[in-house]
Amino acid sequence: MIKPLNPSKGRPGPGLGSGRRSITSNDVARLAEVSQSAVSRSFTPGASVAPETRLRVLEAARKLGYRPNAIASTLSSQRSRMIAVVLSNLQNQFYPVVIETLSQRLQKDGYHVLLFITETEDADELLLELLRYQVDGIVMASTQLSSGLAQQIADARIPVVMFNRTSLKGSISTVSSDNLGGGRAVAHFLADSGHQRVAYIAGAEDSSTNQDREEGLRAGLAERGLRVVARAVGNYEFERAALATQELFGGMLPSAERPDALFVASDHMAFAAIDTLRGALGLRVPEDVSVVGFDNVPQAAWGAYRLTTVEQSAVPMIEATVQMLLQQLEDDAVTRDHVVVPTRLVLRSSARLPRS
Amino acid sequence: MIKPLNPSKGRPGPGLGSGRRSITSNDVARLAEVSQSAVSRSFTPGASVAPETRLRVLEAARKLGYRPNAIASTLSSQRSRMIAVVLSNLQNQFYPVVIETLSQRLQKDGYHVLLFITETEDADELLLELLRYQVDGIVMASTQLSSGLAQQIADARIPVVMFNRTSLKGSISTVSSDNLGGGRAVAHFLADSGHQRVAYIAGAEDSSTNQDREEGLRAGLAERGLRVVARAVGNYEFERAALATQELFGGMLPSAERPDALFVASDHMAFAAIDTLRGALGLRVPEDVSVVGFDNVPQAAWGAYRLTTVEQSAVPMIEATVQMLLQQLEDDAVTRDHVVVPTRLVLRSSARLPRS
DNA sequence: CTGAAAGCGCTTACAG
DNA sequence: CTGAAAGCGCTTACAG
Repeated sequence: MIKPLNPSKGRPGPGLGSGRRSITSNDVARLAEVSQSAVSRSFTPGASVAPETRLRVLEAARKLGYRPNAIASTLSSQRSRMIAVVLSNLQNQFYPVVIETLSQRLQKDGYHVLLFITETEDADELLLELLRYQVDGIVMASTQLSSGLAQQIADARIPVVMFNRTSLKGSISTVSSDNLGGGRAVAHFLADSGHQRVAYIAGAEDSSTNQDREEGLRAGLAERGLRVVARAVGNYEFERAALATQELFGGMLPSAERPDALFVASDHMAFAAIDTLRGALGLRVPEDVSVVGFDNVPQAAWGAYRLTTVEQSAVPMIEATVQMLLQQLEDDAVTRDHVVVPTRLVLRSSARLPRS
Repeated sequence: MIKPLNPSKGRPGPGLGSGRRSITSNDVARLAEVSQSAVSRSFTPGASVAPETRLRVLEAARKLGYRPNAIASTLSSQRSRMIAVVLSNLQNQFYPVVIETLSQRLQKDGYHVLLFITETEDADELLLELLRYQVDGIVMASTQLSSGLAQQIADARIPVVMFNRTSLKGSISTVSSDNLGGGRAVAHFLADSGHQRVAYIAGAEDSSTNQDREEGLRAGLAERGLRVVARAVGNYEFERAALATQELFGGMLPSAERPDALFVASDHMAFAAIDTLRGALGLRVPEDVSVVGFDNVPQAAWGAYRLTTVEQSAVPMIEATVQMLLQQLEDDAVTRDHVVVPTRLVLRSSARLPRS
């Protein structure tokens, strides 16, 4: 079936407008009796216009309800003032906080967020789609990027920051928290508060966050003469973490063999672990098992969990991300930098404390 | 300090390119030995091109790594394939689910989400900014819109859907769940399971969701010869809800005067209420007080809460939203419709059950 | 400081 | 089915 091209949308006669046609800088120019260039300049901070000209233009614009068309502006200036944010895993409460903070922060500088959610590992196709929109920069949060595409984007001189991932370190800028230090702090804390048998529930095996947190844990335990006695994979998912907990604590172990502490690679999974320990397994937290998480999401403070966890501070991480992005945009250059934001242990009541 | 206009960015010589310059349809046309129009048509589904021409073009495009510039396309076609989504209140877990589902659903139809987060009540300024980006449609979730601006947007023929809000009913399309029916179902359930003294924690007083949920509750209770015995405002915020709970249950009431059931206008606030009841107030849930929420967010199923709540189904709500939007985009017409998605009570263990 | 004009990279009637 | 050309609404050297 061939649809005829919509005949009602023929060019509107000059000045009249057909309803859909919107107000352009030409309309404003006509009313203000200046050139179209003058109108454009009046809306460009720092452009060379006489103050009174600008006033006249702004007044005319106000009368007509004119706002510069950002698409046309992007096409001619090659700057969209849009930043693409790619992420997955919104179930983890850390990310809503990130989106919220990041988008408000960017709005403050006049940038807008074009958001892409992907559940698939491979964000390449999505990224290519993004690039069609002339985004000025890209933030990859909890998402992987193939090194081939990373190179392609760098060649196109588009700044990219990997947020909370460091996999392509070296070729792309990264911002992460001190996952290694955080894991180690947990190890020291658990050892110092008398725990002997520490188990670990891993996030996604191939994620740098998981690798660093686990490495930190192992290193820290080794420094105290301990090691990880059991391990299962939760893949950063709630359900998988519940299963992992069953795996580690099921099978009716005599309490002497049962882990007395559990470090979980994210708070989100730690909630599942606590629910499972208390529910199906009938264990007390922290009397029978201490549980420590990572992230310090808002729910970690909730009364039902009171989770001891490693704080990963969204605000400084985002500030670093935005700084790196804006810097590169300003210099019109793509640089590489790696920022590691410190973490700190937040003590609540899901883990036993040292006797001190 | 006057920055000289960047001299390194002069027009690149034809064919050569300065590194930043990207591949255009002209480059592809040259390689494929066709006109630029033919290239454009080859990328337009349903356009009139000979199959072999299209093949030749696509092959050339592949060789060059060409992708049509979406900004240029928007400017000439007046369609951006971007939908603006405006929301606040990401702390409430209902919204991450909504963003995730909505953006994946729209991506499936080739649309992209331009996301705006606002914590301020007045989204007007933000909306005007959005309109500069030529978005094809707007979804307002948990956000208000002045009726003046609503009219202005309608005049510009941009489809808008209010998601989970019905305030401007009549002038704008809305999608909401059956808040009234949900509130009433809660009332009947509480009455039928022997509760006598029902208290209510309200969300934002001026929100239609809160008004409808409360009205449903009151109507349903009245039908059973009961009424709301106490009420406090939580404003859909966690902390305020904790305070509201203190307000309702603090002051050491004799148990005969204390409410024996609490309906909370959102799950997010219900978690705060349960924490407060169990913690600071030392009451048991549901033995001393039954608690019922609204939304059925993922956490409502968590072991620590096992919250009885009204399910508000994100998927059908989003499907309805997208249908309405796409319909209007296709017809190039702005219409008004009001969809109400049914709710259902999900029984868990935060509220006592009828003895049946 | 100002205006005329070219250009950004597409889409789309129009005339073969 | 195809190409030449106008147009979308801006920005920005260029020449006063």
